[in-house]
Amino acid sequence: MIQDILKRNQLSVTEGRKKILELFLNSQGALAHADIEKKTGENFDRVTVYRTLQTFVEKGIIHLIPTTDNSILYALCKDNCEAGHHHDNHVHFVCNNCNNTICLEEVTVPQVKLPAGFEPRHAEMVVNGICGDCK
Amino acid sequence: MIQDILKRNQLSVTEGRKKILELFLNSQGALAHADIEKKTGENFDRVTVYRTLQTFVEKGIIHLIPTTDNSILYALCKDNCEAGHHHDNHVHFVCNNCNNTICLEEVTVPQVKLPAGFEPRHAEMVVNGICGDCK
DNA sequence: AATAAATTTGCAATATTGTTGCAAGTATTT
DNA sequence: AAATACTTGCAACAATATTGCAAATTTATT
Repeated sequence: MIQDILKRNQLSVTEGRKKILELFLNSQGALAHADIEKKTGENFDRVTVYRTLQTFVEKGIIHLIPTTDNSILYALCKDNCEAGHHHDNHVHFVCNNCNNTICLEEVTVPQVKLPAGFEPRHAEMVVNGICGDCK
Repeated sequence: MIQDILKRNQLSVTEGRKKILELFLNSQGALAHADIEKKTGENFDRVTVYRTLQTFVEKGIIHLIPTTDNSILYALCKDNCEAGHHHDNHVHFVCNNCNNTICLEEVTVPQVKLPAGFEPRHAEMVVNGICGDCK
């Protein structure tokens, strides 16, 4: 399963990539670089984590989630993402209590009408509040 | 004018704060920490910039804009923001050409229907594409 | 207007985060 | 099983962010 995802994306199957991909598959929400470093423990070099995440983003295995706190969040893309062409147009939810970030795959980012002259390409939406588990 | 804003927010009026606030008033869009450091030249210490921005955010003079590139953008809040309670619910536009970020004060972030259990508090929306000046 | 009190600044030190080149190691191909 | 291609870790470095504290500036008080 994990191997398949890597192979499908023309990536060689290495311990590091398997481990990090597994982390994403086993976690509900999004992960930051720091999370991944913590959870992989002493197993990998920091540099490897950076490079692996970068590779995964390029291949469309994971996508970026914008934040206001000087970090980048990464979350797994669903099956219909292809390299270079993400279909991650869903809303992200950040819980103010547990601090988890969750992809709301079912909720599509709505279109907005922009003032004259602006030509939109892509839109991101992040909602925060309290998630179901924390109520 | 600049002094008024500071006083209204119970901040002492210092050179640094005046200068940085002026920068925001004179710029259309959003500014990153690095922009501010560049534009204030040699006048202030990096630490002062950090602390000033933090203070402005706390007082509601400026607000944060989420990004996916590990930086934080700051933009001026319009008059109806109060400390601790922002009314900055407008869409932000990032131009892929000139890289400017603009507050679309007229465009309100639309409400979305969340899955059961999720309780929204605040929503951010960032649209990117090409701005009027770049077309 | 001068002084006292409160706040802010800059410096220095430190911590954290991100990047690059290159040799050694591992995975894939033949 | 060997050759090739790719990935990793190390080391060095660069950039970014944080903290304590003394000096300087601003505000409040008399």
